[in-house]
Amino acid sequence: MNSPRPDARPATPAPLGPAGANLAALRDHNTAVVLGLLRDAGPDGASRAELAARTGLTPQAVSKIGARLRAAGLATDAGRRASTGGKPPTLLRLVPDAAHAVGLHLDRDAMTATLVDLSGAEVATRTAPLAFGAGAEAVLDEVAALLDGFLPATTVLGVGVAVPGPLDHREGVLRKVTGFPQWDGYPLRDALAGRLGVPVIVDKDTNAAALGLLPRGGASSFAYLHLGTGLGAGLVLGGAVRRGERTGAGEFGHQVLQLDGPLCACGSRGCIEALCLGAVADGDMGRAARLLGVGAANLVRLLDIDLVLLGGRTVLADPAPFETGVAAVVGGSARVEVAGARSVVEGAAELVLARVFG
Amino acid sequence: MNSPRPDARPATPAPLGPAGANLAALRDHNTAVVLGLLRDAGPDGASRAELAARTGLTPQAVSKIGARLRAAGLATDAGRRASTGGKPPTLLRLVPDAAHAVGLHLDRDAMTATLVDLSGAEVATRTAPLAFGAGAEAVLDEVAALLDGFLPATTVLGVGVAVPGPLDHREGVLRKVTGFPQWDGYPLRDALAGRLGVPVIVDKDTNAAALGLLPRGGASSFAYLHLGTGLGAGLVLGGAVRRGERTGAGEFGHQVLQLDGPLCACGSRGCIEALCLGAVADGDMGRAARLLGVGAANLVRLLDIDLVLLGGRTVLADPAPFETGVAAVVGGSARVEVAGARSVVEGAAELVLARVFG
DNA sequence: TGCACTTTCGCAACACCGTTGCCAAAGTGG
DNA sequence: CCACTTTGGCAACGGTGTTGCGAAAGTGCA
Repeated sequence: MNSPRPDARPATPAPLGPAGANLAALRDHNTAVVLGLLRDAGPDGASRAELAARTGLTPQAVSKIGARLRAAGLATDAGRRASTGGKPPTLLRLVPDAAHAVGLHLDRDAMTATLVDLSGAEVATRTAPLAFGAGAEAVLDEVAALLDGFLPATTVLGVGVAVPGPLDHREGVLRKVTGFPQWDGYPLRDALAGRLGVPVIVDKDTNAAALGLLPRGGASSFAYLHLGTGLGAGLVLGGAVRRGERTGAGEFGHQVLQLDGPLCACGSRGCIEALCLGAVADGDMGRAARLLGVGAANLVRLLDIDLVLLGGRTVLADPAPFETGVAAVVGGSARVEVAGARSVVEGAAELVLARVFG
Repeated sequence: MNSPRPDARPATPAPLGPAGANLAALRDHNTAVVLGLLRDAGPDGASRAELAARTGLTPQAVSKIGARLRAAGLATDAGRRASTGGKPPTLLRLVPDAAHAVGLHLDRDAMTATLVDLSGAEVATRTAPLAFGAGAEAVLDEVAALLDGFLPATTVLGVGVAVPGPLDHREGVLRKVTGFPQWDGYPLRDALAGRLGVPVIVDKDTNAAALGLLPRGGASSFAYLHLGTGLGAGLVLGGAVRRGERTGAGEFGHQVLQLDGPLCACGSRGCIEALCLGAVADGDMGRAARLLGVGAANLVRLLDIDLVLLGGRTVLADPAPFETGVAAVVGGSARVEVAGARSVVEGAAELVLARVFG
C-alpha cells in the first residue's frame, strides 16, 4: 500500500538554531494549553474565568479560544456552576469523542493495541501474541492484522508505538535492540505510517510508560522504574520526558551500585540490573526491592524528584514487597507507588495525545 | 538603605497552571532568540537572512526585530560580508557595552565579584576574603563593600549570586547550608536586592558553574562535577539547568556506589563523596578520579549526555589525573574536560544574562 | 420588594505581532 | 552590457490577544 502519508514533514523546514515563534505558533500554543486544562477539568468542565486565571490570558482571549474549539467540535458547553456572588459561570468541557489516539505496545512475546478517546479513556483494546524476533516485515504484518478494523475512519490522530530497547525517537528508527539484531536500523515509524496511513510516533517502552503516568496536574517530575526481563527507567523532569541526546536516557539498569560487584555484560562491575535480577532469580524479592530502592534513592537525590513509580512484570507479579522495600530505602524524601499493568500501552497512546495538549 | 527595589514582582501574577502566551511574550521570546544568535555570532555579526534561516522567522520579521534592537542600542550595523552571487549581506552585531551583569561567588572563605558585558566578556574582577560563617548581615556588609563603586551607574541588569549548599532558587532563600545554620531561611535575594537596588538572582554554585559552561551553540546537555570541600554536580539537560522541584537536583555526592561501603553522615553507606574524599585524603588522586569516573559514567548512561566537565579546588590543583582517570572509566560515550577556575563566578553573571538571551 | 454590588462573558474597536507582496540595491556571471 | 541572484526595506495585511464597555444573572442587605 502506497497511500499518501498525511504525516509528511511540515512544509517549512525546522530552523537550524533556537526557534522563533509566529502568530500561528502562539495560537497553537494557547489552544493546546486551554485544551490541556479542559482535559484536566474532566467531564465537569471549567469556566472561562477559571481558564483565564490559570493561563494568565485575559478572559476575552479565553472566550475566543473557546469559540474556536467549539467550532472545531473539540469543546462544548457544559451547563453552569453555582454562583459565588455574581453571574454563574458558563462551563466549557472537552468532547472526548472528537478525536482518538491508538497506543501500540510491542513487547518481546506479545503486543497490545488500545484505542483511547481525547480524554485518554479506553475505548477498545486488543492483544495478540507476537514473535518480535521474527523480523520487521513479519511483525508489521501482524500489527496490520491486529489493527485491521480497529481505527475509526476519521478521528484518529495517530498511532503511538512503544518498543523495547534503544531507538532514535526523532526519526523513529530502531537501534540495536538487545537480542534482536534484525531490527537494527529499521525505520519503524515511516514503515508503519506508510502502511496505516496515519502519523506514527515511536518511543521506548519505559518513556511511553512514564509519559502515560504523568499525573494530570500533579507531580511534574518523577521516575518510572520498569523491572521485567531487564531493568530500565523512564524519566519525567519538569513535565517532559527526558529522552537525552540520542533517546538513550533512562538506562538505569547499568548504574553501578557495587564497585567490586559481579561483572556485567556491559563491561562494568556491580550494575544494578545484574544485582537486582540476581536477587529475583534467587527468589529473594526483598533483596531485589532493597537494591532497587538504593538505585531509586540515587535518582531521587540526583534529580530532586518526589515520586517513584514501579512497574514491569516482575514487580506486578508481586507488588507488595517492592513497594514497601523501595519505600523503606528511599525514605520520606519521595513517594513510592506501583503503576498499573496498562502503563505502557496507555503511555503509547499518550505519545499522540501529548501533541494536542499543552 | 531602603531605596525602592526595581526588581519588584511583575504586575501580573504568575498563572497557576501552564502559562499562556500573549503578543508581548511572543515579541520578547523572538527578541531574546535573535539576541542569543547575535551573541553566538560574536563581533563579526550575522546577516538578517542568516538569522531568519536559523530562527525560522521571515527575513522581514528579523528586520523589524533588528530595528528594535538598534533603536534600543543593543545591536548595531557591522559592515557587510562578501557577496555569494547577490547583494552582499548587511551584518548585525551585538553592542557588548550596552548592558552589564555582575557575578558574585560567595564561597566558605572567599568571595569573588566579576563584571561582564553583554557578550559575557570580563570587564573587571574583585576578590576578598570572607567569613561565610560570620552571619548574614556581616556578609552582606562585606559584599556591599566589595561592590562599592563596582557597578556601572545605568547599564547593570542585575547581580547573579552563587552560594554553596541548598537553597530555594525561586525565592532566593538559603536552606540549611551544611555547617552554617545561621543562614537557614535567610532571604538572601531580597536582602541583597534591597541593599544594591538592582535585581538579584541566587543559585547553587554548581548550577551557576554549569550554566556558565553551557557552550554557546554546542552540547546542550552535560554534567559539571565539582570536587572541593564536598562533591556536587550541576546538570544541564536540553540547554537548561535542571534544578529540580526544590533546587535540590545535582546532589551527586550522596550517590551510593558501594552498597556495603563506609557509613556516611547522610545515613547511607558507600556515598561517592565519602569514598572520593577519602581517596583525596589518602593522597591517591588516581583512585579518587576512578571513583569520580564511575559516578560520571552512571550520569552519562542515565541521562544520555555526551560531555562531563570537572571543576573545584581539588581537581584544579592537579587536573591531569582527574581528566585522564575519569575519561578512562567513562570510555568513549562522553567527552571529559576540566573547566576553568572562573566557572562559578562567570556562571553567576550568566544567571543574569540568561534572562536576556534565548 | 428593591437596589447596590459582584461576577461572568460577549461585542466592538484597537494595538501590535509576524507575513505577504513588491521593489530597490548591489553584487556575480556570461 | 544585461540577465540573474541575493539581500533587505516599505507598505499593506491578516490575525492574535487586549482594552473598553455593557449586558446578563446571580447574591446580599435594607
